[in-house]
Amino acid sequence: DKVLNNRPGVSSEVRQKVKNLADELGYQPNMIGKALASQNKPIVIAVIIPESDFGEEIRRGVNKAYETFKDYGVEVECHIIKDFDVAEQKSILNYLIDRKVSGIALRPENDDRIKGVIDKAAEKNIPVVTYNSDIAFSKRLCFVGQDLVKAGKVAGNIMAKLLKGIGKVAIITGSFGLLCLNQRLEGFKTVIENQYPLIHIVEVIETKEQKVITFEKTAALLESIKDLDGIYVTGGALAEVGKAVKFTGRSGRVKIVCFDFYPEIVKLVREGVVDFTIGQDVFAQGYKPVKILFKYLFMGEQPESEHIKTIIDIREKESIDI
Amino acid sequence: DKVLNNRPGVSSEVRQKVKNLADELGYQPNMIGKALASQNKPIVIAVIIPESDFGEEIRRGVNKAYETFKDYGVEVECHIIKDFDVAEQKSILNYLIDRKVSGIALRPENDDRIKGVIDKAAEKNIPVVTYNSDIAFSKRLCFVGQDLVKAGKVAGNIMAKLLKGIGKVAIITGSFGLLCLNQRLEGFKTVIENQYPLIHIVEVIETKEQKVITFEKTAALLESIKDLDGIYVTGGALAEVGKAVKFTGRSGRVKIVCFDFYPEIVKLVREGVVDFTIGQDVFAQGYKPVKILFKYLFMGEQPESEHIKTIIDIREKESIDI
DNA sequence: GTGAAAGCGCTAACAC
DNA sequence: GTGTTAGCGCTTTCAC
Repeated sequence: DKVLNNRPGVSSEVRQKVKNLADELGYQPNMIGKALASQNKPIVIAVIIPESDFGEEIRRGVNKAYETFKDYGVEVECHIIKDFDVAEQKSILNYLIDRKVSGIALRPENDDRIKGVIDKAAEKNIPVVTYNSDIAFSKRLCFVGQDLVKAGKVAGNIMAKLLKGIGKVAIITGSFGLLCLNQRLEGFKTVIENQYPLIHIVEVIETKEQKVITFEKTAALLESIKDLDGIYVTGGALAEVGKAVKFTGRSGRVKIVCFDFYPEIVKLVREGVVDFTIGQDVFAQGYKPVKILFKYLFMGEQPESEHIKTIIDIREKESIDI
Repeated sequence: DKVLNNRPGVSSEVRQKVKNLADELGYQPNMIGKALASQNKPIVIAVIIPESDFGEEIRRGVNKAYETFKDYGVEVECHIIKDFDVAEQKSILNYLIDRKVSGIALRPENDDRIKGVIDKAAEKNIPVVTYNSDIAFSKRLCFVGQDLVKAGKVAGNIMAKLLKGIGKVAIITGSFGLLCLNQRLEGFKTVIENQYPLIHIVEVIETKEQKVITFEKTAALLESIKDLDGIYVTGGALAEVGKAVKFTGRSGRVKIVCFDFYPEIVKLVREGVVDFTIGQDVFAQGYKPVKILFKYLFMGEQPESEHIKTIIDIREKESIDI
């Protein structure tokens, strides 16, 4: 045991001999035995979940992972916190580090203060996995989430096909402050500008994810550009965009491509107001961080890559509710 | 133990008492303990794989499942057989039943002889899971595969959007004898006929999945219908369709929607000849049957449903190689 | 029908 | 530094 697990207390001579023998015999450690023996000192994985649209789906993924691994003696605790609140996120991280939990999963605010605490955890050998949104240059173990730039490119290509390569499109985005929305925007623009010279991006509107602003700006847009062919929405307040399009009688005429499967979006896809929406497998963003942390902590397995990509899940009317 | 596992050798009085106590204490069996104790008599799962395009991907899924569950004492054996050969499939099934393997996964030929052997296995308590293609009214435990009619509907809706709801489309299908292709055809027609009155299906061509026939019939089609707007391919010899479209200089002008991610298809998507292709997660069709059989045999867990659906994975140029 | 014990592969603790 | 042992939760076997 001391040899195989690199524990101290053996002479290097014996160590080598045991190693050779193990190799010869093709020894493979059995995780089940290990699991049984270490059930008394469980692994504690803490998941920090912002109170937001996708929180429930994250929880479902986390719970599934818990069900899958609980027999190994894993404990999982969810901490629900306010969204966009750096101070609260930082304080709960510190609390978890002080309590010496085994590992942490969170959707980090993209802020240096959070980066600092993540690095502190890493130094104390508490692995941190980020999900849904990443934080640059931190010492997190890995990130589980969509390739957002790529997803934006996919949206761009789909929009172009809907328009048969020609027309006017507007972009509606929630906030220029959110990395993920900016990446979706960037990918879209890249494809349109480089591959579809006859499609013109006529306007980029920021809604601050507020309903009233969204409705009014969308309505004004439709009013001012009578021959608008498409609207690309990176995120936020989709219901209001839909309302404005229906209100002006342009539904079907104006193509809409957006993201995620929130109930309001599913409804608009069913009605034919939204043509395509692109999902990111939020469930997996709850499930995989727990799984990765478990494998890392229990079997010492490194994640497959630094960015575990969740799928780019294109849906339309016929596949929206499967 | 005798009570909890419904084994004989206990008086019904004691049985009841133990049950009550177990309930009271909230007893939950621990699968890890069970696994450790039963490592000496392993579960043997046999997977029958037809030698075909998707065989390699199925194997990858099967191997992954093996890696995941081997510590529980599961053994997995793959049997590669000729495709479309009912006699060989039947004989290997009989061989596996005689050897009393624990469970079997296969892609069945849709034939009564195969159905008969599957039912025989079921009677001998050897669970059978079908994958990729189902066999009607048999006693298989469950089927893992795409909802093919739905996938056809998705293809129909996408084609309609590419055509902005108006135009002429042709359908190219491998064989009228294959259930899966017919289902993809049916779904497509349903959507077009019911929802898009201005789209006309001008022709349905059968290629027998043969290269020469495919190329010639496609070329003739393009020759005779100069204003053809779209081609929908349910399966088979896609490379030849692409060749004919490129050969007649109509690539881009004629929209193409098809299935799966075979290398020739990926290439055509990259070139912009194929607009959309729809995947069915073949990897999961290898992984899940093994997982389901393991859970059924080891923990007595029933599959979640009789038809475990694999995703309808829409891809285009930007997402074809992620 | 009932109760006790060995052993699956591993970890942790302890005697030497 | 080295070697032994109890025990994790379960199944199987065997004595009573």
